[in-house]
Amino acid sequence: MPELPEVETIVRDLAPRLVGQALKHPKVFRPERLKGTSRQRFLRILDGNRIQALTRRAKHAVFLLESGHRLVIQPGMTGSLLVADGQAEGSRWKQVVLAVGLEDGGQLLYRDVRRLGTIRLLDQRQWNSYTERIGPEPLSEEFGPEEFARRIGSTKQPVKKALMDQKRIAGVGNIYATEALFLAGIDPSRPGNRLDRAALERLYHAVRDVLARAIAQGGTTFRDYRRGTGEPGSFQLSLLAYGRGGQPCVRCGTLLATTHSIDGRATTFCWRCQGGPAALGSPPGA
DNA sequence: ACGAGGTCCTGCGAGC
DNA sequence: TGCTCGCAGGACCTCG
Repeated sequence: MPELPEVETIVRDLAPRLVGQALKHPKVFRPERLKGTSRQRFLRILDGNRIQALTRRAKHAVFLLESGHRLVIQPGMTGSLLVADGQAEGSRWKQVVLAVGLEDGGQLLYRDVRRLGTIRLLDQRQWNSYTERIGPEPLSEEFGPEEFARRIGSTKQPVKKALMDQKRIAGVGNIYATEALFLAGIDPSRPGNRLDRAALERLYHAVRDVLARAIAQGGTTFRDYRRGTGEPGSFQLSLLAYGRGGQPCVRCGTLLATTHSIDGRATTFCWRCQGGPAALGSPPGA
């Protein structure tokens, strides 16, 4: 599921190929995925426009166009962006949401198996208000531990839910929230405002560390995610908690547990190293 | 204002 | 073998 590192990888892979190219003959196959714009307006603005830059904001891929508009693609759970040369694999065509021809003869495809992703086309003013509503980029240089503590340490929400709240911090989803909490040795169910300064500091570093390492590995591929090159990422090999329920903790050997009690999402943790979740009572056999 | 839970959506694997 | 069902979950929504 594309979170910050996966979208960053896709954008880095595709930017060299796409920047500077004009767009031709856009086709929308799933118009219900277009948000805030009609299909007609979308196609009219895209056709003949040119890609000036391709960047990432939170979990969105952002195409800055020559007209000043931004094509904003949020891949959701299973969205993927790729450039196809010649014939795209035929069996996958029913999953294509958007196809845009390129000057060099290739084709930019946005595919989305579960169709939970969204596409927006925003002018400058719309973009400003859109991006203002999202929290700061956790890997930016200006983002320090004080701001992290202010945003995560001030809520009664479970710290894992706060980490995944895009209004607080951009780009962190279930995989990296789970990993960061394991790395920092923090109970995911603990309210943010019950973490002391040392814990918030550890978590700040854990979040940045896990995101940076995941980018270096091209993201995490479980099933659908592919990088812009079409290859899988490899950070799944480095995961210590996510997806490892029932397996031994790499630190202490205790079997990792999985709960769905926090925001209804799978959370894997170590009873011993993370000491929780307190709300769930005791570990089995204790 | 907050938490809980529903909704969207499809593919896959467990279980019968 | 072939079916049903539960689950995966990001973002957004409603309800209490």
